[in-house]
Amino acid sequence: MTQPTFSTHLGMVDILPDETPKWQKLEQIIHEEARKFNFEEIRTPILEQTELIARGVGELTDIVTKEMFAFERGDDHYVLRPECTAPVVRAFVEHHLDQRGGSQKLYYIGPMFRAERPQKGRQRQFHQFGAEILGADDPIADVDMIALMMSIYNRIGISNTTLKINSVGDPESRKAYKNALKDYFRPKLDQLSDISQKRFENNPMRILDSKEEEDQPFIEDAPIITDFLNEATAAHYTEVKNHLDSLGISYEEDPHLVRGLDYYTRTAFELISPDLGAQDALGGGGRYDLLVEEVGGQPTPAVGFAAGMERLLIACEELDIELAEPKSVDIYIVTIGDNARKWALKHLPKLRNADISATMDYIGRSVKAQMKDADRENARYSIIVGDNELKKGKFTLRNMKESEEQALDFDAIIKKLSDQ
RNA sequence: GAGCUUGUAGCUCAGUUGGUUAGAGCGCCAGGUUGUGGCCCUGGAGGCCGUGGGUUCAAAUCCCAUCAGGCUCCCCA
Repeated sequence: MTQPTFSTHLGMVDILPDETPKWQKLEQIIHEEARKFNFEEIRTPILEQTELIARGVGELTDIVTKEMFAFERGDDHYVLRPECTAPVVRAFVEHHLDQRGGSQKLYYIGPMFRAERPQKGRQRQFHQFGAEILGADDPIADVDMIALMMSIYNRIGISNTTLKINSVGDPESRKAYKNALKDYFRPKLDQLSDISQKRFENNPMRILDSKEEEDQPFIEDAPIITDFLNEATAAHYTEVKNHLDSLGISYEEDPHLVRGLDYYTRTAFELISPDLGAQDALGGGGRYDLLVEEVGGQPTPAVGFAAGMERLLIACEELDIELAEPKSVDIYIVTIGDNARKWALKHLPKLRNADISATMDYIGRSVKAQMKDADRENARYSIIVGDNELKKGKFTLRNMKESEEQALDFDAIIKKLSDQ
């Protein structure tokens, strides 16, 4: 078995039966919290037009330049979605969701694809949940959005996180800031890392994100964007902070926080966990007031976040948080002989209809092997059925944990289990 | 795209300076209990030692290549 005929592609991971319960639980929590906040679920296709992602996410971003799974069929250009904000916005515009009135509060859960080098907390197919509010400019929207994100982590018990916030400005502020940044870095250009020198032309704000040792002293003294915000944008940012304070959500201002995607404006935030190693971002988001228009809709202010589910589950593991209960089944019917097997098949539905989970052996194992299987399946009770029991109409109900048995007729068994 | 590192049973790992039929624990299957689990005892199945090539009388062990995993850089979830 060391050389299976087929295996997953690089960075593609099977989620096996031992893992799925915690995924189901996580999804359930996301649905429940989203409902409390009155967000509605949206499900968009895995495949989108390449042009949508290129325009939406940004032509020069790493995602678009080197991480897309893209292919063509005839004249159509397909891409496996690398994130879900652009698709949600596409759906919003395509189906005129603004006509539903008010602001739209949407959330999603699903797989995303980026062709990066895998490592801990990074796969090529990974899963995100996220939410978007379309059509609201008010800082209250930003903060309620963050509150939804935080409430999911809090409910799970991941509380040792740091929320970093910043304002990356509106186009006007950003232009002024970029010029100031360039003026600042230009004379020092040859002392910066190679990577940062490249960023200087494309996206000077990214230099602030650099982790290169040699860049750090320059970054420390660089001008910060919050000094360049125009009045309206500064006021918006201040209100976001005030609202966070009033909700008791603690945060750290990080003037160097720059999000990776081009569409972000004004509020930017990121949730960091110390339990994740190199990939320490649990989730992040911000405003993208220009994206709807970029994708062909009416100018519509919007804010959202996306969070990585694998990373959330890694954090759970580090913190010894058990999301899901161990597997179990209410009843395991142990059969002796063919008549008993037929009896079991007929009576399983009656148990299940009474909302009692039940199973039996399919492969004709010995009683001992069936008992062992019942134990392995973590059965609460076993019912032992043989010719004696069939003749008397009384079946042996064994409490697996207490190792106690009693003879009951079938209706009594159903009643006993239903009452618990 | 780059660096480091690992690759022996389903899982976690031992395998000494290259030397006969490759080991352990757990798991799996069976027996010890003729109709009964978890503990214990006994036995069994399961590996061309990631793959391909090379060095050698002899390779899991040395060399090269390749594939895959892990970690890191980059970037992000």
